[in-house]
Amino acid sequence: MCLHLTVAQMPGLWHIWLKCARLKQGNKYPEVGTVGGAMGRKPSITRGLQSKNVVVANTLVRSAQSLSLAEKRIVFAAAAKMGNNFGEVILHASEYAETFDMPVKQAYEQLKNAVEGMRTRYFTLAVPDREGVMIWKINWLQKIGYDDGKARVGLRFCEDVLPYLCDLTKEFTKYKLKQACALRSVHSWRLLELFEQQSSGWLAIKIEDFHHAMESNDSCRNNFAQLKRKIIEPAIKELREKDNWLIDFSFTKAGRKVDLLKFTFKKNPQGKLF
DNA sequence: ATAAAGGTTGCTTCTGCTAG
DNA sequence: CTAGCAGAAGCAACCTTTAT
Repeated sequence: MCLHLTVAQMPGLWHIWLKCARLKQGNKYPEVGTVGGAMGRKPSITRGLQSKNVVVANTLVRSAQSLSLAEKRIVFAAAAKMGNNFGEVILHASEYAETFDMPVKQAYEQLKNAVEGMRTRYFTLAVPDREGVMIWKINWLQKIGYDDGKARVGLRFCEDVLPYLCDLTKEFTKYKLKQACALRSVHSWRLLELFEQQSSGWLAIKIEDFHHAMESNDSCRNNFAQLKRKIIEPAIKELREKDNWLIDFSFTKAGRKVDLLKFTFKKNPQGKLF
């Protein structure tokens, strides 16, 4: 349910926090962060969110996020909509339905349930100091709201989460939300994020880091076959089929145990493009 | 309600290591 | 060099959970 990060794993963290703090001091946080919607005016909700960019900190990409697929959709749809305007984000069921291709009624139920569930979600940050290591538990959301009449939900991220979701440094992974829309597995989405983080077209990752990033269960951690069958192969299959990636996967061993996972990947220029 | 994905378990096969 | 051991990986069947 939670993750542990150390400052050593997060170069630039303090830099990000300082930047965020400076912005906050300068009152750059708008009162309401809904994009394209002045107060009282009917917001533009007909085009969905698919053209929006998702921008997330690399540290977050490499970390466990403790989110279900629906919750992840909401976090990244909201982050995409929020951009650099920290504040409340309003998500309409209609735009969510269009973005993730589902009926509006179902979209609103999913939005409401997931937002409600996320009230108690948190991740854990391990921060070393002079006396030892402080474990900080950080909630994703500061507050939530919903409007049954207009089929919309509102949310505001906690301040400590904002540095990971906003384009404050170069240490960020950026991808079109539309790329992730068709994915039905949270593992596919996370693998996509790991790929988008690399500009080289290949990724070599320690098996332990991969487990951490994918939040593998004990069965997958103890059994590489399970990891391959339940996480790696389905994720590759889905990215190949739905997002036109050309992916090669291999691994190296230390003794008998798998030690390093290697992926080479590129977008198929022949395939359909979003 | 249903299909798909995820999880568990038990058995078999493979392979690195070591003693003879 | 070879045989045996032990641990890791592969596989299949079945059950549970989740998304649609």
